Amino acid sequence: MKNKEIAELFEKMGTLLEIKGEIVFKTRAYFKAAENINNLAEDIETVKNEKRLSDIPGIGKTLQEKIVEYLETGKLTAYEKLTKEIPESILDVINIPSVGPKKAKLFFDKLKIKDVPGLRKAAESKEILQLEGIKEKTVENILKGIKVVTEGQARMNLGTATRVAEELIAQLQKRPEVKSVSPAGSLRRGKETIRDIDILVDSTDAKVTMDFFCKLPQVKTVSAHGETKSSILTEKNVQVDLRILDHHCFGAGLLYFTGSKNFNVKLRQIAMKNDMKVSEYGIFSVKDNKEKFLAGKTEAECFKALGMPFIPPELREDIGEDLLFKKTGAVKIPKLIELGDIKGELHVHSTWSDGHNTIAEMADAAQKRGYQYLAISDHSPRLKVARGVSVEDLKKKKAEIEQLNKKMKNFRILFGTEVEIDSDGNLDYNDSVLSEFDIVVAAVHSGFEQDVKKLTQRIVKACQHKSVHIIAHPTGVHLGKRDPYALDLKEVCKAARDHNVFLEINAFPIRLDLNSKNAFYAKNQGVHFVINTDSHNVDHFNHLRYGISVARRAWLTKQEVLNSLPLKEMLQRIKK
DNA sequence: GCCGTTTTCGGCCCGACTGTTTTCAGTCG
Repeated sequence: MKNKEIAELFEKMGTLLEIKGEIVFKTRAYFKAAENINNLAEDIETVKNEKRLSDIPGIGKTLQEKIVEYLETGKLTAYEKLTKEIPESILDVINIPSVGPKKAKLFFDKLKIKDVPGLRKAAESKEILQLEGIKEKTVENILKGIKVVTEGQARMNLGTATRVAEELIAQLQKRPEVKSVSPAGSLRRGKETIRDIDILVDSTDAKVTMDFFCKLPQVKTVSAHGETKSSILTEKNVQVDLRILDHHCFGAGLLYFTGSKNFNVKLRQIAMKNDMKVSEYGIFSVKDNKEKFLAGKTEAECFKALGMPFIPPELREDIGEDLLFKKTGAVKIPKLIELGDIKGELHVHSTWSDGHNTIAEMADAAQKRGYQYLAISDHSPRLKVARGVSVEDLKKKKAEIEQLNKKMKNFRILFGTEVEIDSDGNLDYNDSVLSEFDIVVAAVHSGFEQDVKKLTQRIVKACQHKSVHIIAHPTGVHLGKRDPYALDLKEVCKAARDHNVFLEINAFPIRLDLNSKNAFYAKNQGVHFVINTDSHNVDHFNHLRYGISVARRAWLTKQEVLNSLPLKEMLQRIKK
């Protein structure tokens, strides 16, 4: 799949054109195109072959030709030409905080600085001070920025970001002058990975709150400290932006700061067409150059003033964007699945394999969450590192479950397995063993390097098996560690749908697999889902919220999620 | 470079903070 490559090329081209001094609208077109290609769940090669490239928003005639050229020749002449003028390594320079296209160009034109080491040298030797508009403070900021970049500020997963944010929010909430606090940005939208954390505060004394925030023990450096907006780096190099707003426009601020950026742009465009204006200070009507405040206190009021239904934060993305901004007819927002809709889980582990708690302990935790059922789906023998359960031990495990179930009231432990799909798509237990389980979850944990055809075939074959109910973490991604393996999602969806197999949204924060983009695609292919925490101890059940976020971002309702069904209906629903 | 129930040409979101400036450009989100 070349989607990522092409998106990256366009992104780079946009930046290079920016440095060249092209008009912003042209560079923006490249960035927009890159984003839309990134958000494509389909293989762009397929889209090209089916002559549907022009259906991708932001792809016009010129960019279409470039995509075709790259797919057919593996080269992009325009890009090569551009990098002859401006070296590619300048893209690293522009990545440094406080250095943008203008400064990068200045350094390159006047001092022939073409990469980060070059800039560091010129900054340390104060050589850049001779340039117009560069003084001590700028040099200092550049050196600081280089440090941040080289130390790495990778994206966090949703779980880590939530933890960092909630810690800070708890401290802010203790302040007497603070009326309310909310996370915003990609964290509030429940995105799978987060670069920096946005927090919004309604305070009666902005200055006091701001000073308090900038002096919190977690703060390592303060990169901006204004009256309404501050930016800090925590000890672990997480950037946190704090914004303080007045009570009367807290909702407008929340709307603005939650984004996404593109969603805000769309909102403002809609507002403009209706003689209105949107900013973080409210929704205004604009008539004869006079502005009138319409709404701002809550998000709901803001949407209402714009004549729109309330759009949940998770949907304020490029995913399903065309549904939100349909050209004709009113937008209908579905009732998205919620945490409380989940009635049980079908993929957790116990001490029988690599879990840390016994079946009884896991079942107890599940009941405390209000679940009606829990399938203990331990690994199969082939996965030796996880101490997969032997056929012999399965009998003992089953007996233990039956014994425990006798004591249960309004709760049932299900006999499950997370069975290995081997490199040929065969399962790790034979058919007769598999037929004994209440729940069979099939998963790939090896042979990630196989080509797309082979890997797809393995999973399709597993779907076709008469005992398989669920495909666990379908793409195998480990966020920040391992890329998803090559998979033809279209084929997998077809097999899942045709054989009544449910694709998992694995809620474990380093997985979140399927991700929202893929789940949205699968949903539109008629696939149904199951949301599991893949818990290896009782605390992991708390990860469910992240799986729910992913599901909501994929526009899922509870009707499309298997484990929102009560026990009896759930068991009925999985029948092949 | 894209896009169009006002347009095939002329538009393309809005504001804060910083550092360099005597009123603003650059960067960022």
